[in-house]
Amino acid sequence: MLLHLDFSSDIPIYIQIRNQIVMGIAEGKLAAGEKLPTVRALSEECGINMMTVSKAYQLLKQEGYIQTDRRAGAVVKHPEKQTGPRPETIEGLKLRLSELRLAGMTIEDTLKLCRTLYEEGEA
Amino acid sequence: MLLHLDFSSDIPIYIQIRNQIVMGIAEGKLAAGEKLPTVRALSEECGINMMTVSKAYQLLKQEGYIQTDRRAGAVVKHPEKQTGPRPETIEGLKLRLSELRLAGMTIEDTLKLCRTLYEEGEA
DNA sequence: TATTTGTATTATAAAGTGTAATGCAAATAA
DNA sequence: TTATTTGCATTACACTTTATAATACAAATA
Repeated sequence: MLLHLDFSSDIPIYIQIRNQIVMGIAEGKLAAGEKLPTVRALSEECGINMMTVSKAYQLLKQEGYIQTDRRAGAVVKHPEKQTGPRPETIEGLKLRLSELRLAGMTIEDTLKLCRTLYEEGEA
Repeated sequence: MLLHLDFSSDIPIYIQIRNQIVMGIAEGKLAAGEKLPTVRALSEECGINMMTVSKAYQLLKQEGYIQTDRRAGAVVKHPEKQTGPRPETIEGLKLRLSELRLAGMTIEDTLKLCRTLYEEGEA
């Protein structure tokens, strides 16, 4: 579990943790059923407070990405394919596509980039 | 200039304004050279404080999306095609692609969605 | 000269973020 | 049983961020 936290970022730490775990699952670095570090272990490893990690786990649990058990700790959930993407995901994607367009990227460049990013987590 | 502000959202108002203007430019709803509403007008229209709008404009100015003039107000900048996408854009895109994957979308579904979203602003 | 523009200033309130210390209920291991 | 580990709750505190409010300023325009 290697997290890269940027303490000078605008993005709160617990959101950074949440995001990196979501990407980790999508990339297969974290397999379904795999145990996540305990909140105590991860907080010590990162040099942050226990409750900050707990906040990230609670968010991930609420969003359905992980499951927490009193004793077993936090475990990566098997994705339920029924659930479509959340509205925030679509809206966030739209924003990034807008930024890419304004940065001068064509639709073809953009799709190529998306494919590359998508496939990076399949190796 | 129709902004849809969600006052119960986690996203700060000035960020919501910033995001919607960026998407508006990308979609052509706001043409290059076009004048944006004055901070006073927009703040009254949205029922929010002047400084909140000013904050959004300052952010957009700093990111190169608009230009502000003492008297002319805020104007949409012509995008300089030289500048590639910012790291935050790539990282944000990667996160959304991860979320789509975990929501059960295939790479083909994803690319189709991207193309659709991209082309929605070309009509 | 009077008005409009973005911006600055100052003050204030509310919410969000992160830390710190402590404890609890449940499950496991001894 | 007893001890330990787990996520989680609680309480308190400090700091930052966000948003409002009122006022004012320099520059440009009418």
